[in-house]
Amino acid sequence: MNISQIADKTGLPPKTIRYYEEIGLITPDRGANGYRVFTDSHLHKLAFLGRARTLGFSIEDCRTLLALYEDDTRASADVKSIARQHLEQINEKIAQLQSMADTLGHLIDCCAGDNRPDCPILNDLARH
Amino acid sequence: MNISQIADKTGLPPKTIRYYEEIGLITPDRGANGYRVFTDSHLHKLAFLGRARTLGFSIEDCRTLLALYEDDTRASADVKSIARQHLEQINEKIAQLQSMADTLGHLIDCCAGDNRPDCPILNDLARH
DNA sequence: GATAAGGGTTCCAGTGACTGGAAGGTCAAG
DNA sequence: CTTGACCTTCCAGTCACTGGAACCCTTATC
Repeated sequence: MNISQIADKTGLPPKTIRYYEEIGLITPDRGANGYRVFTDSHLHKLAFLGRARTLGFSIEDCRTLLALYEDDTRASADVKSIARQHLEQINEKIAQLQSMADTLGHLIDCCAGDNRPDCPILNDLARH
Repeated sequence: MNISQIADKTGLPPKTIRYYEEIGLITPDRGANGYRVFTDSHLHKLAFLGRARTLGFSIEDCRTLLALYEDDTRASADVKSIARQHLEQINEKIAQLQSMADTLGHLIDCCAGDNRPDCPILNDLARH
């Protein structure tokens, strides 16, 4: 497969696939013309990466997960541990964003949103 | 005030304050020795910026908000509109993260987390 | 055989919002 | 006079791509 074909199958942009090669996540073969040649194994790995990235895992987490994926003797505890840490980070991020949203929502409710200059949102930003 | 004093008062690191000057958010004076000199006006602006960044506004939003803050003839509707858009983005982000967290939480629950290689998390990543 | 469209390649620069570090000037205390 | 804590600028790195330029390869058509 050429890069655009595997890009279609995985949903990843060609640029991203080249980037993943550059950082050593995959190592496609090369044809006589210098084009990258992808096998089903590359397809699986890229799909794996795409899914892991969709779930918000960092590239370094993906690298580790991919190594575990390829290791038949892995312990599922290792995978679970990474996933748990990641979930914790996501939940922290959600809590932060929710706190922002609450504050912002309150300020928006308080703001008339008309032609006059008086604005509780700016007042809040200035007061703290 | 010198930079470390205003850094203490605003809670912003000196590096960040220099960066804000570089991108034109503030323009501190300069002493004869070349040191930055900050006034109360700069203090207010930096505090304003710090608060706005805490609420997750982008630098460009902050630039606009700061301009509105300084404009006595502003319409509060302009501020409210920016805040609303920002809130919408935050809520979208929360929804995305929550979806990730749900999926991940489910996978974690399904994973034994022991010494065996069988792992529903990796299975899921590979299947999609 | 020329040409044009549509692949592919590499390399460099930019994103956002800082942050770290090096190299060097300035200031106050002892 | 020296020490240590400031301050300055400038350059590079972060993360995960993304855009664009310049150039090569393949296939189809005239």
